Amino acid sequence: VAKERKQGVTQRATLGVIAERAGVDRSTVSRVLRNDDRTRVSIATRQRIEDIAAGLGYVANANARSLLFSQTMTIGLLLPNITGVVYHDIIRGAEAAARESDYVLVVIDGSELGKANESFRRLVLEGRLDGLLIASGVVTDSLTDAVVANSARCVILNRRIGGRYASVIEDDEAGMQLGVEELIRVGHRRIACLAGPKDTDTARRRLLGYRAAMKNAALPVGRSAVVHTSFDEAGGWDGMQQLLANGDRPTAVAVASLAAAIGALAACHAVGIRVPQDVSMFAFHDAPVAEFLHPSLSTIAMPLFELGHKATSLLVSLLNGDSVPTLTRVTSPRPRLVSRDSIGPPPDAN
Amino acid sequence: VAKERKQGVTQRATLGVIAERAGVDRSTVSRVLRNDDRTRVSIATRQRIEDIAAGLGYVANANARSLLFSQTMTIGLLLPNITGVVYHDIIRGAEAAARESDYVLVVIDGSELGKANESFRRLVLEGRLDGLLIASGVVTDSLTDAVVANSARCVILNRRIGGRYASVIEDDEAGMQLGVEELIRVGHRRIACLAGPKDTDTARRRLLGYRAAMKNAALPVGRSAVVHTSFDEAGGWDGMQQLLANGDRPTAVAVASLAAAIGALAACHAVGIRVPQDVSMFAFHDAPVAEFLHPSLSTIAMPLFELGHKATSLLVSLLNGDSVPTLTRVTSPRPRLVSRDSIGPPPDAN
DNA sequence: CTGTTAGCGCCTTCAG
DNA sequence: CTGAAGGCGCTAACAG
Repeated sequence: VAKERKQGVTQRATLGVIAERAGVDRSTVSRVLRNDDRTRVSIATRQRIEDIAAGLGYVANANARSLLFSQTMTIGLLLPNITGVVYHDIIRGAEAAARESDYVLVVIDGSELGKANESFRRLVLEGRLDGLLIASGVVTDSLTDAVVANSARCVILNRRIGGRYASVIEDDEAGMQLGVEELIRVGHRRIACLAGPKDTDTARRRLLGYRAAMKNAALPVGRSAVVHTSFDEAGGWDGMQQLLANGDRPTAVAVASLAAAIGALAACHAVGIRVPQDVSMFAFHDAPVAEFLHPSLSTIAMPLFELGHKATSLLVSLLNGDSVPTLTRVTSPRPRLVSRDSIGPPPDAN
Repeated sequence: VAKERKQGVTQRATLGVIAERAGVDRSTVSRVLRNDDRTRVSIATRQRIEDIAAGLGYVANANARSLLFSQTMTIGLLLPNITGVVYHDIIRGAEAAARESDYVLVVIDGSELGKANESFRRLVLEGRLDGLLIASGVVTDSLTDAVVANSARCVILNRRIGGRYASVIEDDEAGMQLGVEELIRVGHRRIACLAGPKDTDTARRRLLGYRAAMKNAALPVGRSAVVHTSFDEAGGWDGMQQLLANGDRPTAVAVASLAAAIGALAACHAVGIRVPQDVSMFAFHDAPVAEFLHPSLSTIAMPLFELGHKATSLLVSLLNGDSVPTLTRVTSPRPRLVSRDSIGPPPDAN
C-alpha cells in the first residue's frame, strides 16, 4: 500500500501569494476573483489583483472549495460497458447538462462488478463525487443504498428499481412497437422477437412494445416466437439460430439491440438465409455502423442524448435538495424509424 | 451561474465525532484508522476506536487529504471517442495499473475539442486530477503544455509528440506488417492499404508496416495503392471506392482500423465484389464484432490492455517524481493474427 | 472599501 | 501511549 506523501513539483498560485504581491488581504483577492457582487472593491485594487492573478495563471483549488462546501461539483456516470455504441449519446447529453449547472462529468467503467464497487468506493464514499448516474446493468440495491448512505445522490438510467430511487427511462415500448408496426405494414405476420436478457427491465419493456404491436394487429405470438438472449452479438447469433430451427420460421424479427442484430444477421448468413428476401429484421437503437452492415440495418433511433441530459439535470436537482419524481420518461423526441435495407416484404407476399 | 452553497443532508462521520464518542483526541483516531506504525496505541483504545468507526461506517474524506497533500490520487483518461471498440481494453489496463498504485481512474470524453478543453480545465487546472492519460486524437501542444504548467503530469497514448512529453505506443508497424505478410503468404501481390488520416502518427506507423512487408517481399506499391481516409466506417467506405475505381484493382487490402474495414466491406458489397473471393482484407485491431461480420473479418489483435497498463504505470512514476523515457514501446505480447474468413487466395491463383 | 477571524477534515510535528 | 497546536487553500461572517 503506497502511502508516501508526494508533492507536485510546480506550486500553483494561491490566494495568499496574490494577496502578498498586491499588498492586500487574501479575502479581498477572493472577493475580486469570484466577482462577489455583495461587496464593492475599488477599481484600482481590483485591477491590480486581476492583473497579478492573470499573470500567475491563477485557478482556484477545487479541493479547498470541496472541503469548505462538502461538495465537489463533479458527478460520475457509471457504465456497465463503456464502449457500447449506445452510450456515446448518453454521455454527450449528460455532459451537456452537467456543464449547464457548472458540474463536471466523469465516466466510470463498471464492466466488472468488483471493479465498479472499488471505483465506486473510492469515488463516492471518499467524497470525490457529489452524485452518480448509474446506467442499467450494474445496478444493485446494495450499491445504490451505499451511495445514498454516504450523502451522495444517484439517478438510475433506463432501469426501474423498486421505486426507492429516481430513475429515468426511454420509451422502449413505443420504440419497439414502432418497428414492429413497420414490419406489419409491409405485410409480415409471423414476426419473432429477440428480446434480450429475461430478467432485465429494459428487455421486458421492449418486449411489451412488440406484444402491443402484435396485439393491435391481431397477430398471434407463438410460444417459440420470443427468444431471450444476451444483448450482445453472441446473444443475437444464438437467438437467431433458435428461431431458424423452428418449424414455422418467422418472416421477420424484431431485435432488441443493435449488437444482437449484428449477431442475428451473421446467423442468417451462416445458413444461407437472405435478409430481407427471406427474413426481415430491425434493431432497437441506432448507430453509424448500422449503415455499413450487409444488408444495412433498419433501426429505431432513440432520444439517448435527451436521456442522458434529463437524468443529469434530475441528479442536479437532487443535489440542490429538490425532490424529483421516482420515474421519469423521456418521450421527446419520439423514437424514429431509420429505414435501411433489412426490411422488405415477406417472401410469400405477391 | 449556480453558486449556491449546498449541504449534503446526511453528514458523514468525521474523525472528530469518533474521537468524541471514544473520549480521545482526533489525532489518536487518525493514527489508529490509518494503521500508523510509527506510534503505538493501546489495544483497548484502538479496539474502541475501530468499533465506533466501523459502526459509523467511517471513510476518510478524500478532499481533506487532497488539500493537505496537494494530491488527489486520481488520474484521468482522456479519450477522443469514448465508445471506440479499441478503447475498452485500454481502459481496463489503465484501471488495473491505477488500482495497483492506489489511484482511481476516471474517463473523460473528449469527443469534441471544446468539451475536452472545458472538462480538462475543470479537472486538471482546478486540481481534481493528479495526472492525465491522453489518447491519440485530441492531443495538442497547448493542451499538454497546460497540463504540465499546472503541476499535473501527462502521458500520451499511441502518439509521439516532439519528444517533450512521455508517450507510449503499441507496435503498429509490426502489427500491420504481420497482416500484410499473411496476405502475401496466401499469394497476393497487388495489395493496397487503407491507411487512415494522413497527418496522424498512428496511421503513419501502420503504413510503415505495410511498406516494410511489401518491400521484404519485393512487391511494388503503386501510386494509387495507398489511400488516406478517416479511421471510421465512412472513411473505409470512401477509401475502398477509390481503390475499386483503379485500373488495376488490388486483390487484397490492408485496413488500418476495424471501423474502416466495416466500411470497406460495405463498399465491396455495394458493387458486388465478393470478399474474399474477389478481394481479401484484414483489419488492424480486433474486437468481438469482427467475428459477426459477413464475411467474418480477419484482424490483428494488439496488446491494448498492456498499452493502457504501461501508460498508467509510467504516469504513476512521473507522479512519484521519477523520470521516465520519452518514448516507450509496448511490444509484448506480440501482435497476433486472428484468422477468420476475409482472407483467401487471390482470384487469379490456381 | 478592506482586514480579521474562524473553520471545512485531515495529518504531523512536538510535547507531555 | 496520547493530547495540543498548526496548517493545507479557500470562503463567510463580522468588524472596522
